[in-house]
Amino acid sequence: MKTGAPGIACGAVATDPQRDSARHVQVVQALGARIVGGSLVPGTAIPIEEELVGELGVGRSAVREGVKVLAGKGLLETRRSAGTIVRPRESWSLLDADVLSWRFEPEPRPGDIRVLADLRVALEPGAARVAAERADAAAVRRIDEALAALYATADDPEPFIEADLAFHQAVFAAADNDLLLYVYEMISIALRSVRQVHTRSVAHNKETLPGHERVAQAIRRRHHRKAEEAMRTVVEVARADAEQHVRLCC
Amino acid sequence: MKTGAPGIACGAVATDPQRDSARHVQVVQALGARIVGGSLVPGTAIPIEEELVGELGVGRSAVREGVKVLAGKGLLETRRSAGTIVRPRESWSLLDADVLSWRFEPEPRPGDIRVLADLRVALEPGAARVAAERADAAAVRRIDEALAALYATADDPEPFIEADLAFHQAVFAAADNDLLLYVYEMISIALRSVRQVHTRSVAHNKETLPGHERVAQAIRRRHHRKAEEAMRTVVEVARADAEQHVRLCC
DNA sequence: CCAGTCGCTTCATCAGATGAAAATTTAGCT
DNA sequence: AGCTAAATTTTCATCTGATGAAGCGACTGG
Repeated sequence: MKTGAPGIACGAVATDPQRDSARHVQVVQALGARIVGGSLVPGTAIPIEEELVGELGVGRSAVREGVKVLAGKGLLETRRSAGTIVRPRESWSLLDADVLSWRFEPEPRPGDIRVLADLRVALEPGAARVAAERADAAAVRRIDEALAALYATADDPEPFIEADLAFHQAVFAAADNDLLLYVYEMISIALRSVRQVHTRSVAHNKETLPGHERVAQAIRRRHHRKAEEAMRTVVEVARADAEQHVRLCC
Repeated sequence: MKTGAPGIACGAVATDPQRDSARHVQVVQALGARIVGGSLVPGTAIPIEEELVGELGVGRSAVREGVKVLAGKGLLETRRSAGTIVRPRESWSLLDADVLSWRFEPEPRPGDIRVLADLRVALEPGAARVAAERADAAAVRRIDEALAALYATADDPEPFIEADLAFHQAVFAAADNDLLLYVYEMISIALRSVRQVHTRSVAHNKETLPGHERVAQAIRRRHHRKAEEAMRTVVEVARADAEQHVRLCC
């Protein structure tokens, strides 16, 4: 063999030597990021296999496997002898963890922040309502624990963000609905990458505590109407904050 | 060569000679259905590559590509020299179109019908609310057209189902939020496979018309409060119907 | 009984060969 | 000259073989 393929480091993060350094994962990341980032536009063809082999420094098998993974996520479509084309945005698996990461990292567009904030407003009050209907004792306890963590971390911006995500996740978990919980897990992936929007002053964090308290209390008392209303207040405050943030810094 | 691999027909559906007959797609379908269906349980290893080659009648490349696609959907994890294991359910991309199909087809479990109904109750009122906030004139027009189609098909069970799905999709589309719309597209995949739950009497279909009418009217008038409430009524009726259906026939 | 080493299993990756289908070009005919 | 049909080229599809790497277990020596 002449192509020193194993020597090409690609400057990737290389966190886990097993999962992330796999050749086909390199291909998935490279092409996926380009497609979702917009430099490969829907309807156009990506470079042919042979070119990708040279460009990415991997073998044809790795290219094929990577392309197949992206096709499985709706991003690509291969046609024999006609090349591999980028599928229209409507075909993408928008709530796939990878697709979402490529969209919101490293820097989401202002429009995407609005999409995210609206999604929370649309989803979270209803989720809180179902949580109040379905929560069992253990689920209520986990919400209360998450609430306590929220109070405990109100002075530390970074841990507070994680505690906030954990609280909302506990609410979704209480709804006893894996699809609903999955949606929130995807939301939290996106939220983590717009954390700067959430990293407000410590005083601001403390202002959000009563709202969360009301959500937890309503679920504890199985008051679905109140749970929904309290959660709506929380996420609408978050949406207003996000809008203001976008207006100020963009 | 001796193994007449190209001759193995596998008796698949063969709808599209390009997309569905691809060897690696066979692998994805076969393994994906087994995993989501529960015959391959999380934590256990799937057969080794060589066995899958024999069992599925495809080459090793096809097996590898298929396994990579399923790994991309969070269903599998390959470890060098340790085989390929089924990942825990929490890792699955539950809102992937394929995963959802394997779960709800051919016959969803009663519990999954409840999950679906709850998801709609949690999601659709909020979506209708955001739709009322964000809908532009064109979106309102599309909702009205979908409503008209609903009235026009009230006497035909089959077209009525499609018109119903189209109406709800138009509401989600009006919210101008691609993530929200994506969730509904996945819901509609699942709903189509539980259509028997929805195929009620013609009289019952007609009873749902006023509710839909109220939703459309509230959005038209940008009355988000009313839109939410009207939609909640619609989906809670649907949930009650589904619950009753499950209780009667299961 | 424990520890270290060796070998086996199994996935990872590349390379080559053959095939098939679609797009493009070319040649021939009217 | 224009159109049609055949030939060619491009490009992905698939199988096979070879080599490598990493984990797991068995076996042996102290």
